[in-house]
Amino acid sequence: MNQITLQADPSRDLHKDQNREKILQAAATEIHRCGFQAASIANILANTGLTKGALYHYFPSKQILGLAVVDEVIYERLEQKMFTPLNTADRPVDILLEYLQFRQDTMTDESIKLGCPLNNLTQEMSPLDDNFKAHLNQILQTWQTVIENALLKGQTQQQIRADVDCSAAALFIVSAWEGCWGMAKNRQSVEVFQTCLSQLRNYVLNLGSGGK
Amino acid sequence: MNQITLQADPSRDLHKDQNREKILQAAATEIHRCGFQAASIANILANTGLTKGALYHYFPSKQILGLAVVDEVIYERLEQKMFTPLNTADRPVDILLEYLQFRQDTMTDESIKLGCPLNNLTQEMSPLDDNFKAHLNQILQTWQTVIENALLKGQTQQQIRADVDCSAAALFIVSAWEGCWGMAKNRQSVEVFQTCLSQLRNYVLNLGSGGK
DNA sequence: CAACATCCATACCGGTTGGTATCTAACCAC
DNA sequence: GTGGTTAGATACCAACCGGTATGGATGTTG
Repeated sequence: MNQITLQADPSRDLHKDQNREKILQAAATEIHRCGFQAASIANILANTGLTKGALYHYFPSKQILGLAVVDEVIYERLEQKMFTPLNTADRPVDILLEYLQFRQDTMTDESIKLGCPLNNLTQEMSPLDDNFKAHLNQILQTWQTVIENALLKGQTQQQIRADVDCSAAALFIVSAWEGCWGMAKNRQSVEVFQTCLSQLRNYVLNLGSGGK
Repeated sequence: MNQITLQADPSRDLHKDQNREKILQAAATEIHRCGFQAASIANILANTGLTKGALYHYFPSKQILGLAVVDEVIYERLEQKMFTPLNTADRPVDILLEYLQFRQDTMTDESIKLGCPLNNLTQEMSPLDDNFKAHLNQILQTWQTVIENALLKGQTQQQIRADVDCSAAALFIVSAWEGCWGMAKNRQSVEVFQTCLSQLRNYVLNLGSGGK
């Protein structure tokens, strides 16, 4: 591209793709609310004030729009809120426990009702579409690895018992986390989420003390 | 009804609703494969050889068909395979652990790919439809209660520590169980399911020994 | 046999879906 | 200025959706 132009007016590109971003965010919201298959392109556009011309200019199909939501919205959020903090922490096990506590304390009815965006899409799309499966899988595997590394570091810091299988434990933590979301979403109860998550915290704490 | 007729030819009623049952099973399969919203009535009928006339004769709407699947297919299966065995066992905690082991050992690729029928429907429909939510909720709560009672009985048998919150633990077991399904469904890997479920068994075992 | 309910096939409907073809305005480099 | 690219509005489409109305078999009952 023309580097001079970019440097001369860096805000242009931001402005240029402003509508793309609007569509992306509206799609993320609609997909979160209805699932991917039931998400209506007409609804997405109604929330942006744009029309199909704009959408199909940026995204050649609904599927590609959905994948963009996965990569650019869902992954980005997790990266900022979980992966980076855990990867850069001095005592990542503490951060993990704090994060569980934080989510337990700040969960809202609205979030519970809609459920975890990643989990929703995963459950719906993984068996149906290999592209979705691949993109969602990458996020879940990254997540698992981040937690596994946190536990491994915890082992060197005597926070986690040496006999713990950190890979399996990380897998279970991610699974159970999503399970807690799911249960709370069904019951539509913040309290259920809190109870459930505190049991998960017990599991993590047990990785560090007497238990089997 | 006419009791004499029923006694005279008890097979008649079975035959009579044979097509209803066919539709119900085909619907369960289609819903398991595609989810409820994406389940196509045309597809369901194609797998039965029947037509819309038959379906709408037995089920006044797609929603009611879906609820019938929940009540008559999904619930029945759980009742037979889990609730009754746990409720009638002498040492229910043993049965619970055996059941986890059994599912871990006998899980198939096909089942993993499609995921847990109950969990799938729950995630999809609970936020969208209060009727589905109510019916699915009842199953989940029954399940939780069955496990809670098993744990309580385990406490009297010194299999579970006295300080364990059996209600919270039961909630977590159901949640984590569904979470394991979900994770394995995404990865489409029986091995992931096994790893994950063995961690859940560790959690249950920890309710009985030294932990926290 | 006649009257009636049950069972189910057929044809059809309005609404919604994702997607496309066309066109216009704005902007860009030359 | 002028030709070409980009952004996006509008109108339209075939396919599919769940659902309904009708009518014809097939018993079931008086």
